[in-house]
Amino acid sequence: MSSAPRTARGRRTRERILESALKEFGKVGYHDASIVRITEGAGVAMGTFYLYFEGKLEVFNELVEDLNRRMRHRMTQAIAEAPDRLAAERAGFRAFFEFTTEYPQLYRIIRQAEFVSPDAMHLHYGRIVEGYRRALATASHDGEIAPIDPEVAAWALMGIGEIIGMRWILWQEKGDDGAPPIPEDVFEHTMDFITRALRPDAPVAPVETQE
Amino acid sequence: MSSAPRTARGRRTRERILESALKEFGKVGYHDASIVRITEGAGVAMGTFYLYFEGKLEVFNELVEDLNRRMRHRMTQAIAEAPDRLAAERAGFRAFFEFTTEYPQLYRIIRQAEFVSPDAMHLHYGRIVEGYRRALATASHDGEIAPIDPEVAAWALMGIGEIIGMRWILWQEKGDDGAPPIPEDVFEHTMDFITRALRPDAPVAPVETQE
DNA sequence: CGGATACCTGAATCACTATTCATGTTTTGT
DNA sequence: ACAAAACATGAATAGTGATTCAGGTATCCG
Repeated sequence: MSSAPRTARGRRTRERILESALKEFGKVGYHDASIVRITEGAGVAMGTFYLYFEGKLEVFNELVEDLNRRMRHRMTQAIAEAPDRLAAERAGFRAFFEFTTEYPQLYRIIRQAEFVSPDAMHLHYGRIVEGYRRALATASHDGEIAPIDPEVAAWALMGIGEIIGMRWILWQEKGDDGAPPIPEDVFEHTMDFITRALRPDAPVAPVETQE
Repeated sequence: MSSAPRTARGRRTRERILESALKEFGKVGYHDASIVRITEGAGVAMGTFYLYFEGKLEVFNELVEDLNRRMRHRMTQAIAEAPDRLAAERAGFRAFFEFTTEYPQLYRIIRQAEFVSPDAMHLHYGRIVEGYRRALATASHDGEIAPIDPEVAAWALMGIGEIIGMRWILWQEKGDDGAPPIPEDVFEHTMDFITRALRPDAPVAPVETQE
């Protein structure tokens, strides 16, 4: 029976296990991840794992939820100051790519979730889309972006971010210097694509443009 | 030691195993797929599997390559008659969604490939992008679409198709009637998004409205 | 028929690892 | 100091499932 830690020591231990599990899952995937290796990485014995977690799946789910929360927080922060929706998209994508560079594990873990934990997967995408759709709907209504369907657009934009991140961040890890961020020109091309999709239609005003 | 079948009987048996493996992988994923169940589904004994395949991974790779080829073939066929790039995109996406409806396994299998067989994954995306990029580059050069970066655009479009397919085809399977295709309005919204991203810039006519 | 070739069988082997639990160790409160 | 409470240990258990192999069966040919 697993239970929550009752003291600071316990909390630290639980935290170390979680950290180690993140690394392990990110490195070898859910199925090949072994509890022994996770606990070794955390510097504890196997049994300790079961003091704080029901099993492998529970850690997995907790990691998804945790990373998802952190990611959305990052993006919300990054967007906060943006003057308009297109600026928000730029800031948001930048933050997303940065987060992916920092935690490539989230991406890897989510891809696995298809079979490991469909619930975790739905939760992940669902939470992101929820806010995204609302923001796009508002911007669309206000004329800041084109009159597109916000739900479809939210998914499309998410798909773009995911695959560009996969190609230029995850497939890159050349083990060279510290973190390999996305190439600047790729970022600009991506934003160009997105801007074209979102920007309002050019006003068909024969003479005057409206504000 | 596995080897190729030498007679028609052998070829049929190998084919049945492959078919059964596709179903099994698509249903429970690579790791939980069991050779016994695959062979049972094919109506042969376990040993027969190893007559034609080195092991689990080899079937997996062969399935990826096979489905990838079929998918590209379908799309190529669908696009053939298109008068311009935007029409080609429409036909291509329709074909892609149809294929995904018919073989949801491809999607599921590719998502797993991250850890199971990175090579298979790279091959899959690489082959698709290769042709796509070339087509976009030509269209862009000819002014049929906007002057975008064809490589980034190819990946972005692929990402859109993948995630929209996931959301509205794979997450739908309500087990209702035959095949649940993508809702027509979602398809139109998707094409709208793509069209906005790709269409050439409107000429900056100072006085006249453009057609 | 005889025997060569291709195909097929499935119990036995082998390697792996998640989870349990009986037993220590450390910390905390008084 | 001393007993709870909390935390930690890791050998043993138990279940899994991929792969092998010693022996069949089907088919064809001269």
